[in-house]
Amino acid sequence: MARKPAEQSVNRLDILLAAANVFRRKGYHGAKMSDIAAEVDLTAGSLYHHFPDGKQQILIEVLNEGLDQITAEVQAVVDDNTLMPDEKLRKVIYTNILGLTHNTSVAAALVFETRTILENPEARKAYLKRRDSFEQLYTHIIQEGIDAGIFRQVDVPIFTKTILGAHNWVGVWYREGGRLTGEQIADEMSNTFLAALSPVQVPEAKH
Amino acid sequence: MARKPAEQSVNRLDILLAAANVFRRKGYHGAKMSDIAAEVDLTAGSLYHHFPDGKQQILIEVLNEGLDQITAEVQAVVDDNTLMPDEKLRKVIYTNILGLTHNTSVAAALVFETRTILENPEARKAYLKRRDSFEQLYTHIIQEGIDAGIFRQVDVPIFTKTILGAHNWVGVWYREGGRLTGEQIADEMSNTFLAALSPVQVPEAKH
DNA sequence: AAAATAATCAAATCATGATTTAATTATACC
DNA sequence: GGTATAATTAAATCATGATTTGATTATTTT
Repeated sequence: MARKPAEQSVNRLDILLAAANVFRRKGYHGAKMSDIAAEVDLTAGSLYHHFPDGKQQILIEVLNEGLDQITAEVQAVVDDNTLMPDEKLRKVIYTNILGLTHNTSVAAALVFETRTILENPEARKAYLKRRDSFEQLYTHIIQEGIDAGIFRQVDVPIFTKTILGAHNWVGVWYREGGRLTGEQIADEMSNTFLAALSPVQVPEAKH
Repeated sequence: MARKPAEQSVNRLDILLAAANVFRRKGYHGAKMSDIAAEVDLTAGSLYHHFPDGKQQILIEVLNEGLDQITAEVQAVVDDNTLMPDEKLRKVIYTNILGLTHNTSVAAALVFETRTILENPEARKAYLKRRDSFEQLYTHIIQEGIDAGIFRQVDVPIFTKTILGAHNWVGVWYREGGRLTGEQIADEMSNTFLAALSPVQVPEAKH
């Protein structure tokens, strides 16, 4: 019969967080199991009690947790039908960036370590599917706005990747206690992208 | 007395390019010296003839070469005084993105492997200085445009990082033979950022 | 064609770090 | 209190991969 886990012992989530921190500092390959273990006052071997499948499994779960979390938050905004596309996009950007700045370790893992997980064929497929869904949240809003005539005609996939690239990068350079808060950064960036979608005439390139 | 290097033997640049390719596929830590060597038909040991300081030195040179190259190209545009700030920014974005799409391996290294080099105290300082200079090229143009009144007031550092984040990300997702050419992507993205800088009124956020 | 140096290789080293194993200790359940 | 299971550890394994070493082969220079 199942029994309740001990109260004071480390749990999986603690370890995932610890791992994300170490990954951020040293990268996945540079992170020793003993580094992760030390972060939660364990020895390397003990980690295998919680994650029998070892190091890679830990990374996979860090990324899945992180992506699911941010997806859920963004999804909630998307589902709010009281918002117009422009308000929705602003709020989504805001939510996404705050999510990143509030958990920079996981954010960095999502940027830097995704490639590692992709080398694992099983994990790869599932992960890419998740990531596509996330990207879809953005493309939908943008397309909606274009269809409604409140955004100018842009190439939706490229515009989406432009936003996401800018976001991802925030997770890399943002430091707590810097010149601007996460909120201010989110404001500034949502202004930028909404201005970029403003349906006024844009002088065309001639090269 | 110095003698000319043998004609047919591999040279340092070949190796750097090969290394960048392997780094792109497997990441720095995942790349074996033997992988890099195989790419140029050598054995692992032979690489030490060309790079006595070993693997990390190879990475450092890949990044330095890559950054210097792209910096030089962008600098050339910045130095062209016949261009107005908006034209200049458009051209800089264009140049930068084409640089990335034309050498995706190095581009990916610049995004993913910079962290590795930063752990090396000596390389760190020099590299950060270079990277700052590069960023300055963008901030200067943007500030110029604002001062000239043809760009709206944005937070220049954030806007710069927004552009650079979007650019970096191109190096990650771009694939030769995809739906759009590098030129089309560059066009689309420069339209985006110029629109974002257009000095029309932007509806303010209220949260 | 010698002599000198460059380029390369195959086979050691050497270090590191993930994972396994065999206990040991702690906690929950009855 | 006693037993089953969870949590943890210390000490092996085991594998991998960077680097070194001591030849061997190529190329250049004179």
